[in-house]
Amino acid sequence: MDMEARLHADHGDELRLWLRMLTCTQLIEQRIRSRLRERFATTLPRFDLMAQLERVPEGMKMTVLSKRMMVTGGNVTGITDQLEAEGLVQRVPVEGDRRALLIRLTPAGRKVFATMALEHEQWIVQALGGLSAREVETLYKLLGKVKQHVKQSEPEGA
Amino acid sequence: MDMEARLHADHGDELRLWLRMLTCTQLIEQRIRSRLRERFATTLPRFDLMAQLERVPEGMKMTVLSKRMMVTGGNVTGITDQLEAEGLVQRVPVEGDRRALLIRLTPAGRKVFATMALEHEQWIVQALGGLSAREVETLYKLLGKVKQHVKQSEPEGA
DNA sequence: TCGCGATTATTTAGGTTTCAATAATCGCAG
DNA sequence: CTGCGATTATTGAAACCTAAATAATCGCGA
Repeated sequence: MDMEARLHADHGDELRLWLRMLTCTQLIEQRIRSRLRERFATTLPRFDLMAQLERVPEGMKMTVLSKRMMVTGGNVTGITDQLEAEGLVQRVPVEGDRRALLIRLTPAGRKVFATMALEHEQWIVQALGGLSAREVETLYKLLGKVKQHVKQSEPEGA
Repeated sequence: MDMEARLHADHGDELRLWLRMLTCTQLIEQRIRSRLRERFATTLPRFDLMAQLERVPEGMKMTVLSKRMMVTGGNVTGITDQLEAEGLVQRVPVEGDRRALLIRLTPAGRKVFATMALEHEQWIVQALGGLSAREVETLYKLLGKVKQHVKQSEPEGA
C-alpha cells in the first residue's frame, strides 16, 4: 500500500463521520422546516432570528445577530424586513450611534414565539428520542470538543 | 414547579444538543464552502453531486441522485445543467426507458473530482482533529442511533 | 390493444442565501 | 477640527432551493 492510499484509508473514519453528521442534521432540519411551514406558516430562519432575540429582551444589533445566526448581514436585513412588516420585531435606534439599530421582539412577537417554541421543543425531543439521557450527554460533550477545535483553528484569515 | 416548567426543564438537554449539532455542522460546512470557492472556484452542491457519482462509475438516475443528496429533483436538474456545460458530467439515455437519464462523470470530471476530493478529505480530518480515533467511533455510533430513529419515525405521511 | 395511474425529468415562480459594492456614520491620529 | 480607516446596515447580482405544474413515457389491467 503506497503512502497516498494509506493516507486515504487512515482518514476514512473522519469522512464517514462527517457525512453522517450532515445526514442527521439535514434529516432533522428538513423535518422542522416542513413542520414550521405546516403548523405556523413560517420558516426556519425566521424562527431562528426570533429565538435569538427571545434571549435578550433589550434587543440586539444586526451584526451580533448575524454572527450568532451564522449567516450574512444582508440575510438578516431581509428576514428582519419581513418580521418587521408583520409586526413581530421592531428596529430601535441606538442611543449614540446613528449607524446601528437594535432589533427586538415586539410583545406580539414574543407571544407568537412562545407558542412556536413550545412545540418546536417537542419536535426536537422526539427527534432525539432514540438516545438515553446519558447518550445525549456524551454526544453533547463530544460535539463540544469538535466545536472548540474547529473554532480555535483558523478563527479568521488563514 | 408546575408541569409546563418541568416539561421544559426536562427537555433542555435535547434542545442544547440540537443547537450544538447545528453549530458544528454549519461551522464545518461554511469552512468547506469557502475553501471550495477559493481553491477550486466551485460550490458545495456541485461537489456533492460529483461525489455521489464518483462512487458509481456507470452513473445514476436523477431520482436516485436527488434522494441521496436530499434535495429536490429540480435542483439536481439545475446543478447537472451547469456541470454538463462544463463537461464534467454527461447525461446518458437509459436503455429501455426513454424517460430516464443516467448522469455520470466524464473522464475530465473524474479527474477534477479526484483532485478536489483529496484536499477535501484533509479539511475534514483537520476539522475533526480534536477527537481521538475512539471518540470518532463513539460519535459515529451515537449519530447512527439518531439517524435510525429519525428515519424510522415518520418515514412519510404524518 | 387501450387507457390510466405512476414514474421521470424539466420548467416556472418565488423565496433564500451569499458575496461584493454602497452609503452613512464613527472614532481616532495628527 | 480634519481626514481617513473601520464599523454598520442596506442593496444588487447571482446562485441555490423548493414546491407545484408540465410533458413524456412506462407498465399493467381490463
